[in-house]
Amino acid sequence: MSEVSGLDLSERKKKILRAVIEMYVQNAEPVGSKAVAQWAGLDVSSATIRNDMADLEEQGYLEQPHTSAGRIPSPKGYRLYVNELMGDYKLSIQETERINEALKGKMQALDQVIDEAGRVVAKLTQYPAFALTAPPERVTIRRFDLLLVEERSFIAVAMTDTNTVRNNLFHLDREVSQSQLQMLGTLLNTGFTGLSLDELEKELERVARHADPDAFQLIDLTVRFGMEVLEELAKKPVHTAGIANLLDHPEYQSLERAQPLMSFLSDADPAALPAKLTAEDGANIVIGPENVSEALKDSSVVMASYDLGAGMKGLIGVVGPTRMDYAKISARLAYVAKGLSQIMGQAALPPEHTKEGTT
Amino acid sequence: MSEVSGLDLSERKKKILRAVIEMYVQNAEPVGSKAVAQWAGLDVSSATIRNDMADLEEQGYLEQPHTSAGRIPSPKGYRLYVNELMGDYKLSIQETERINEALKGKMQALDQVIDEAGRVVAKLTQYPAFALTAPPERVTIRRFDLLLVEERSFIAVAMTDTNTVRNNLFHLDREVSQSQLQMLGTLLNTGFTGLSLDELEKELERVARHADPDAFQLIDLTVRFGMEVLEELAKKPVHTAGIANLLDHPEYQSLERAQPLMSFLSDADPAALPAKLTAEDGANIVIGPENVSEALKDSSVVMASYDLGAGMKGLIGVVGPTRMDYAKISARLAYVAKGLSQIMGQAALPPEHTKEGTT
DNA sequence: TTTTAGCACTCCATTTCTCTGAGTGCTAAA
DNA sequence: TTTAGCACTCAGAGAAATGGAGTGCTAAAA
Repeated sequence: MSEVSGLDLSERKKKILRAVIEMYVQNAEPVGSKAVAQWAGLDVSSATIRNDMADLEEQGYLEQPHTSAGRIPSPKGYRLYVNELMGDYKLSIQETERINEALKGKMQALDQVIDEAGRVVAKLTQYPAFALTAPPERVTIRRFDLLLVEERSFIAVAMTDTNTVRNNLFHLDREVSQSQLQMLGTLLNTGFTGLSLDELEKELERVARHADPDAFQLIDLTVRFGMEVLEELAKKPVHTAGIANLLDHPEYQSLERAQPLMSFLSDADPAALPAKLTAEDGANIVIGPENVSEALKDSSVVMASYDLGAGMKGLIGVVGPTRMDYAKISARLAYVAKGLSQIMGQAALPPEHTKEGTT
Repeated sequence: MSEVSGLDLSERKKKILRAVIEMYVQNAEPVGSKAVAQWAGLDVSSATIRNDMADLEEQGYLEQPHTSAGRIPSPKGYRLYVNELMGDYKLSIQETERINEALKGKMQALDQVIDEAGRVVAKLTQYPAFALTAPPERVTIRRFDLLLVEERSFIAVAMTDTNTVRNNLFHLDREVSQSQLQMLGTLLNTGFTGLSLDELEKELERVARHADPDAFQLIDLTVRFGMEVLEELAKKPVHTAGIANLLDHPEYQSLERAQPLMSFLSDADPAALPAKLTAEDGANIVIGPENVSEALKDSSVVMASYDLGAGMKGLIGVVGPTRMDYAKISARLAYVAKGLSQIMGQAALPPEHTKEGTT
């Protein structure tokens, strides 16, 4: 259904379709021929419009809720609109400023950035938002550090080749010395860096056989921590924000409609939602039945991807009724995505003393 | 309204009140005298019950939605029930196992634990859950570490006296050496540890005046990072989960009721919600109008606090209609809280090689 | 004095009915 | 090909009718 070309439509019909969509987006009420006739740029009578609208319905671009009502756009209609008819929405200065303001000073830990991005978008669009990251195929630990805290405890720091840094405090049942830790650090950095999860496991087994048990305990703890870090990066939880926003829109006034979608968004985990995660840059629109997931069949998803640097990609998007102001929403999303790319990319590639948020 | 004593009530009236509450909790429908009469342990006719119920209403324990309907409990009635009438709810083995299962292996970064705890509780109770931490009054940085990554970048690690460890990767526009970092580390650990936020700011200013500019740049970066960590710990964001659960309950079928509460929970920030954060252990129940916040005036909050060790406390709770199975919910909450205390306390106090999750 | 049966009464919830008006499709003229 | 005119359709709002659960009161029974 994505290959909708409006070649079989006269200019006037396209104008009518666009008018219907834009009016319907505004008012959420079926649009009648008379209303369209008064739309700017159309100097024909309502009767003419009626004929054209009947044609548009026959061709599947419009639908009629019931016999004596106006028309509403079908998913196919929206698709044509999005592909060909929709004008570029220009963000106002206020809007860009508001977005910049919201993003500023928010680059803390990566997770929090993702989360925060979702929140910003939810507030900005008044729709529920989601955000997730797409990790690169193969992440490895680039480097380990061990810091002595007290005789019986130390901090392990692991840094991945995506520049994520994690740490963990360990308590031991016996004492260790600074020099011991230093030695182990060297060992870890020569033997356990640049390896994938399974490789780490294997290497750990190999070392277990011919290593001093005391030393191995520390190695084991640290390497397993490193493995956890890799695991955590590998899975990509979906963050959601502003679920309650859904209720602000008339299509979700009835609970039967709102509830399944809300539950779906709450149980966000399944990355099963936006099939095309590695979508190209710019905004991407999935309309109603185009969605794979059953729960989204009569809602739309607008999303934009951004670059986290170091081979990681991220995706933010919103979910709403098929009746959405696609132009405005996608413009805003794209702007936020661009902002995030800049912020995060800047931090990942070593420029001037910038901070990179990875706690 | 919290000082409700049932001294002025006969045993039978208490039984009736209890019956009304428990039936109402089950069915969400006003309870009539006939239904109460059939309740176990009451061998009187419905007429007698009617008289007693009229008395109970006069005394404010029951309410009548309209003249010819049954009775529902008033907040005062619930209060008496919770204080005196409610039996202990025994968790079944399945329930405890389910909770243990859910908590197991979930102790990662502190934030994530909080978040996860909320999710677990939301799933467990079918109500929206919230979770937050109460930091101790004064947290300071106990120690700094600086790790050289490449010539132009280094990692700063800060550890607080609550055993939280954070780190940050910095990129510089010039080179630094291992020995330089080492020197700075010593300087930081002597001059900038054990200080509160303002003290750090002041000390920073003081040092700025008579320090080498190049060195000061590094000090500034690191100390400001430390300050961010303290700030982050000081504010206590409220995590929420399962907001959509609200819609499963009949009292929130009408959007006018559901929406304000959902928005309130979404904008979770105001710790303004549960006034008594430092609540004693065990579960704590706030019924309807007892709530300070306007949005909660006709909902109830059940919460339990847990111990994070190292002077930090946490709070988890659920929000639901005043018609809640307080016995069951509070038992479950208390159990989860106890579990969390164990897990977290264990990690914070230095026992045998346990891991403490703070990334 | 307390409990019970009986009965008239109240009032909400639900269903049924009617009415209205926006919007359509069709036909015939321009 | 476009337009005016007209009969027709149908959802939605309101009014009226119906049913029934539950009450309060009174008078008898325990």
